[in-house]
Amino acid sequence: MTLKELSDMLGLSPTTVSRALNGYPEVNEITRARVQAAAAKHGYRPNSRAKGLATGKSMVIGHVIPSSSQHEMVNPIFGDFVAGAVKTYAEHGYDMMFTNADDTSIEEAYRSLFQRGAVDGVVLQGPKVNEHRISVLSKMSVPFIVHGRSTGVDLPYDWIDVNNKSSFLRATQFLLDLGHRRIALINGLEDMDFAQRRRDGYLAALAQAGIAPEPNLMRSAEMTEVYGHHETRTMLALDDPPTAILISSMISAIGVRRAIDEAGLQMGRDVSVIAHDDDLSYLKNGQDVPIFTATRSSVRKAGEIAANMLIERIKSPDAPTKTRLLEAELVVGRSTGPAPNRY
Amino acid sequence: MTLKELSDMLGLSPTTVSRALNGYPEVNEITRARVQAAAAKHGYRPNSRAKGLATGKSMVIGHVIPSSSQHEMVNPIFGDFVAGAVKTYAEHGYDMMFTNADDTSIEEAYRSLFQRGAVDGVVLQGPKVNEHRISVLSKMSVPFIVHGRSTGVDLPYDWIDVNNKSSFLRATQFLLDLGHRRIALINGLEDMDFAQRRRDGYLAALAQAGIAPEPNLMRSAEMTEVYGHHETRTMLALDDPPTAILISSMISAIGVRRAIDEAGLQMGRDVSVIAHDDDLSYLKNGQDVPIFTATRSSVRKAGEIAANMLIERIKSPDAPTKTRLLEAELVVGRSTGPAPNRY
DNA sequence: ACCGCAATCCAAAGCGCTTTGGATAGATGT
DNA sequence: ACATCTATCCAAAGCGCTTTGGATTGCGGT
Repeated sequence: MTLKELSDMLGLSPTTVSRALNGYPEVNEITRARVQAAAAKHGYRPNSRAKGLATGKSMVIGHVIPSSSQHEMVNPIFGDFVAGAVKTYAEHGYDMMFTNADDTSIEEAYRSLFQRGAVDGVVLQGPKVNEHRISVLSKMSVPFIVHGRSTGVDLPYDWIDVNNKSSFLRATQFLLDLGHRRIALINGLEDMDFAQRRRDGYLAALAQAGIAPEPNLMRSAEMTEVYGHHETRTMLALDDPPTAILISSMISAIGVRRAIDEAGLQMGRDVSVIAHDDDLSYLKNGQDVPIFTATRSSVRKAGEIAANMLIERIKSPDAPTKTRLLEAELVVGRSTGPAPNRY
Repeated sequence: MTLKELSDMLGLSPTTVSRALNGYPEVNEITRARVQAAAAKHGYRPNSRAKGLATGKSMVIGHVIPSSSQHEMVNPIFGDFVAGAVKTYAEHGYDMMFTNADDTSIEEAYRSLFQRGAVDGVVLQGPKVNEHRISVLSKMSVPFIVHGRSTGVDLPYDWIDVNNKSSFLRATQFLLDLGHRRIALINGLEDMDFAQRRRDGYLAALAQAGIAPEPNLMRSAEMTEVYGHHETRTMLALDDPPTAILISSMISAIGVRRAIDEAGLQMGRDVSVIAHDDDLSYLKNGQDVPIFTATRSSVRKAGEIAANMLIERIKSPDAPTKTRLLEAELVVGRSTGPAPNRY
């Protein structure tokens, strides 16, 4: 069923039918009602490609997934972020498109999306330090939003981020207040911006307390369960093991917990643990009492906000850039306690 | 940069340029080379909407995400399945589109995708028993593939599934061989087809061993960590607690393990555990020795295969339906052992 | 010298929609 | 009664591409 067929059926011109359905004023209300009824009855839906061609808008927002199998992107938070975003897109009539690109051609992929006219805007996820993609998109002067930020990129751009530094600063202070002095940090990949900021917060807290950071207690890699387990096991075997551990991900925290158990220690008593909790739907941090003391910030909500900000940007491409900094909440659970008295 | 601009620049007609770029034979190879060089130089990319309008194909494959916040879809396996699929799509020139729909309008969403001409095919994820969406898509006679199957749907349709029944049959037999008699099943939502099949396998093994199933030991719900923990705690508190537990998800298995620990028991000695492992990239089941004995089947690979099958279907809409049944592998880890001798 | 054919290229139509620039008719004002 | 609005509708162009149906040229065959 096309516009033409529908208009023939109604004895009207395509112009009038189009206007009737799109809410333009220059059509009699009686006619409009008749058109709407006929459209509904025959399940008419404008062809989105044709509409896009005519209007110059695609009503699609793009996300680029790097194809590297172990990349941060295909990670536990992916689903929740997308769920938050796609819901918001739908409310504004946008669809969401994913494209694949291998690591060497990610910029190509963004460029392609826009040049082909496939999307009206994109979301840039998982920014690294000095993220090159930002300047690429900026130069293309296309609507985009960054989930996260990028240290070292001076251009103005829209972003939404969690205050990673302050949340890890606060978490570290919390551990220091409990008397911990040997605090480990199991962080995400070093070149990820969020990881750097979390480390900054951690280091700032240590510095305030006059504690010299120990390279031995700072690890960074892809945040899997196995990684959390491995690093913890290694560190607990040190001559002078940490009494507390900060972890950048709940998934890794599960591995940390496993390693603590295997060492015959008790989490919260022998070793304190604080994790960053993205508040994933399938991985709630306990029911009543949180399993882990955690810095919590919903990534699903971040997805919603990012989507809204991007849609705003698409509507007004020349508005001043906007940013949004979410504060993570420190929830105290059973995984932290006073530093054990070993001395 | 449009086709017209490019052709003007080259002193050729749009026809010839189009043919040169799309590999048609009626163009001089020298001309073709010249066109390709110019296209590359100016970064020309055909507008996908215009191309789609002209060809009648969108080169997009759709996925519909129900907006119910706690739905199986936004779950840990989502990211990996998508990663597998999107890679395959890209290799064949397809993009992937997500649309949101609330639970009452999922069928509407599928219908809309096709009527708007937004997609060439869709993937149906998370089928329930008697899945209505299958007959809807079937009647629309559009290309689609089901990830999973649906008991009670007689129509022929393309699907790819894990042999859930045989894998849980085998896992249960494995536990029976170890001497376990009180085996619990912590399953996914009851109306999900995979959950039903897994239960069938479990029940079949019990029946073969002459053991009557106990409703008390069979649980089903959304497969979160907290759920695994809660059900395990409840069951371990029974007068006659299970000595082994089968779990439909690694995420829930983590909660199971937590509950076992909290009860002061040791997994693999006091309570044996077998989980279904989707082989998620960020949640590998241990490094050398698997943490959990598990029925393993890569959901990422399933995504790849599903994508390939769907693309085949799009190419030949009238070919006989194809199905693919993957066998899960039983990997033996540390979470299982002989039944404790309590008698 | 003439015909047929292959190779190469192009003009124009068409995909389904929006939108510009009228056309028409009835209502209003003087 | 005439000019001027206003309300309502439409024809046609245009979005950027593909594809049909030629047109043109040069060549071999007879």
